[in-house]
Amino acid sequence: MNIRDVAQRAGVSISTVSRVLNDTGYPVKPETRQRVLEAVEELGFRPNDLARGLHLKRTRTVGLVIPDITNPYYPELALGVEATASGEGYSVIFCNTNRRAEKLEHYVDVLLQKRADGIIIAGGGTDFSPVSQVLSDFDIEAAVIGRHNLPFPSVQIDNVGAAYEATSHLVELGHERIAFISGPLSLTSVQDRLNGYREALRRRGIERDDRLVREGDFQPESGYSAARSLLQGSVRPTAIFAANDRMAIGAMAAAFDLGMEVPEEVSIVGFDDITMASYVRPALTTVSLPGYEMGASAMRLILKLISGKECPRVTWLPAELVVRDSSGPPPRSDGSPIRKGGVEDKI
Amino acid sequence: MNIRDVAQRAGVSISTVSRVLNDTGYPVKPETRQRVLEAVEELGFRPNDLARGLHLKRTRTVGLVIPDITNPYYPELALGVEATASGEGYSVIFCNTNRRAEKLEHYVDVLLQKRADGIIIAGGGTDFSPVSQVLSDFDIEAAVIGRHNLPFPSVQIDNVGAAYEATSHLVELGHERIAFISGPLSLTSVQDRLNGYREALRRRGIERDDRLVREGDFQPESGYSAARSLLQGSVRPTAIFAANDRMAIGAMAAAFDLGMEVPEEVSIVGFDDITMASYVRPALTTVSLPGYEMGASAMRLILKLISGKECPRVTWLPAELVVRDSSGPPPRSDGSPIRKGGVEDKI
DNA sequence: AGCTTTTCAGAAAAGCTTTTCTACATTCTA
DNA sequence: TAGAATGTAGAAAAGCTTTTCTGAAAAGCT
Repeated sequence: MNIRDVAQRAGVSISTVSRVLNDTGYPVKPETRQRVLEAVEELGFRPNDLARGLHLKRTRTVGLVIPDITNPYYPELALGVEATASGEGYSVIFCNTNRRAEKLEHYVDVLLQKRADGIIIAGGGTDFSPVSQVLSDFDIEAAVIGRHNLPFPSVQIDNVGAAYEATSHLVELGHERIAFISGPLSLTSVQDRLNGYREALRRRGIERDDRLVREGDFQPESGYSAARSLLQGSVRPTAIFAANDRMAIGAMAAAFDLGMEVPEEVSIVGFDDITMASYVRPALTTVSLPGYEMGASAMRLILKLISGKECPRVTWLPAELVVRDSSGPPPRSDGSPIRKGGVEDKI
Repeated sequence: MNIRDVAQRAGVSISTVSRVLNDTGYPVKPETRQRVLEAVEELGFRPNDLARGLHLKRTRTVGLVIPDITNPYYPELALGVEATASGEGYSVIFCNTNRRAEKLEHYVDVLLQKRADGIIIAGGGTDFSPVSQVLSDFDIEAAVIGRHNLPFPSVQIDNVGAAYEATSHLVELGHERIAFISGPLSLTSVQDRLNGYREALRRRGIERDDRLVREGDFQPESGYSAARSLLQGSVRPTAIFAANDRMAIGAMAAAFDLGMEVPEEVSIVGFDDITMASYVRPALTTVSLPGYEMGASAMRLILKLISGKECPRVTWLPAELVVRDSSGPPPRSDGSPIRKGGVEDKI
């Protein structure tokens, strides 16, 4: 079942069928066109994209490389990529790396072999240098999300600023012992968040205490155990800022399990603003990231690059602190919590 | 940069390069092989999968069709598909439908044109008949997840049984007014869960009250508003069973916002066992689905079909009720809650 | 040494599409 | 009416790989 069968059935040549299907070349005579269309319909012909791509040297396919689709921030992003890709007739190949360098390299090879037109790399953490060399050598456009210092256009949020703001929010509430649960420190985005946190403390004249910094892995369990150990430790923090919402929610669970009230006894702030952040109780104060939009922007970047247009080296997208109920003033120095009054009191 | 360049550089013929690369045909003499491999290395040659697929008539590509990647149950499933696919050298094209029939049809066309070897359709809800006709007409293997009554092998869990079990759990705790927040009723899986719920009530001699059944859309917001209206309604339930965890967590938030204790005043049970179900407080009692395994099984099914092996029409996977802290006995008839004692009391 | 068998390599076709170039009708112009 | 211009169609090449078939060289046998 190929274009030849269609041509035969319509009593025209292969070229004519192709011209009808692609609306290319000179305009085909209406009745001929009609015959072709009918033949296509009757035979249920689907042009072979392999042969097409082979000839045209583009496949309308992009790869989306993601560290961990299980982290609810990434599906959002993937959706942004998929929606704008499919809106432009592109398909996306889903590549999950589990933050393993070899899986990244594997997928780069795969995408190169499949002659993908573009590749979007989200997150990161793994060493990029070998990969970026390869990508530059081949005819494939690349964009990265959430990473800078790379030879590709990127979509970014201001991690330093956002972490600074979140930390400042806590300082302004009166907190002085503010813990930070980071993600994997190998990630530049995590380093940036850590720097923002430290900078906020420094500017407010709060002495840095590295016993209050723990390295997590973005999984809720790591937030849980870090918070548990912080809250039972010798320098008990009155607030915890976690580098993502899943760890923050883990931290909330730890506080709960230790019988501590949030935010009366510990404030907790997250990062990402995943859907669940709004539905957890108390609702999580967090930094809201435009996940969908980041994916969509990256895909738009790729589309531009493919069509040979200029495109900005860095696209900055806004992150915004959204204050909900998990952050409040610290307990008084005697340790007694300041209770909130108002609408959310028990009936 | 193609196989011809490699052949030239290695001083051999194209055929020999192909044989070396694919380990096919007769064994190539070691030194010739060495020369070819060196040439490949030096030139950074990547065989063109389009040309390959064109000839071989298989692409080592499968499509994964998902209703809503934003629902945390699906990333799990996608991961299962991706991991087993990539383990066998397959790539997966990510297709998000938003439960729209036309997007499903669009993606089927795309996959057909790309000559994907297989297609995995998860969830569903949209009418399948046009699509299943097309799929049978073409040379593509198909498997479905979470749907039966379809002319393709499927991976299933026993939705009726699982909902029955969850409801029974609540009945056994002493609940009689048990509400059900469903997903979209067009989904067979949702109908099954509803039937399981009803069957459990029937068997226990509890009269069915359809005022306690609300149709949600699997989003937390719908769980929140359904629960809110139920808990403020005239026939206030003592327990709520939601058709997925996101709605259950929404329901928990509603209870909290109404100043009601979970589980002392309302028990809440979910479905899916997403990661957050364990970290929400109180931890959510829910039906645990093997999301990853369902994805992996479906992919294995496809692999079997591709290699021409027989494969079971239906693969049943176990769902299991996991009882956590969001379900307990109903409040006494005077309305006063039964409080739990023990480890979770405040320090 | 002369023959058969084995080992290894290359030529060429096939797989399906797009596109350029050639060619035939038809219509218009002088 | 002869010729040019225009409109429409087909033939064929190119894009890259796999695989079959043919063939040459090396090895084995009597």
